Amino acid sequence: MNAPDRYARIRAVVRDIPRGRVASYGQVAELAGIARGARQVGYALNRLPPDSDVPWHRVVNAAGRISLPDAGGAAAEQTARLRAEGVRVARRRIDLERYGWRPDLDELLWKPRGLDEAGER
DNA sequence: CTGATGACTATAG
DNA sequence: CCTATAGCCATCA
Repeated sequence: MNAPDRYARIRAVVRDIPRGRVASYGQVAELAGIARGARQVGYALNRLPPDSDVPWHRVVNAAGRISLPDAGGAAAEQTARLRAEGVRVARRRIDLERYGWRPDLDELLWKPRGLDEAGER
């Protein structure tokens, strides 16, 4: 698999992370079909153009903490963007139990099909 | 080719 | 919770 392709897949996965939720670098790599590619995800996001529509701020490390450096206001920027969509961030930390993205579960909760009978959660 | 680098991660103390 | 350490892997000088 070539580089451009890998980055495209990574961006595609990140674009799928819903508002108000976060995913880890490793998780994004896995979903993109790139085993042990967590670092590559970071690299790919780092290379995103400033005007990109990719929600890079919804990606944090496995511990649920912001990996961007405080210097340059990068971390602050990510924190602000997350809070803007309802994610609680305290001491550059996010509760994954609450905001972590669970693709399969979210699929059920957000795109419920055949609820004509059950109609509720 | 070689060694350094980093928006990573799991593990141990 | 924190630091240290060791794997990890595409890029880059």
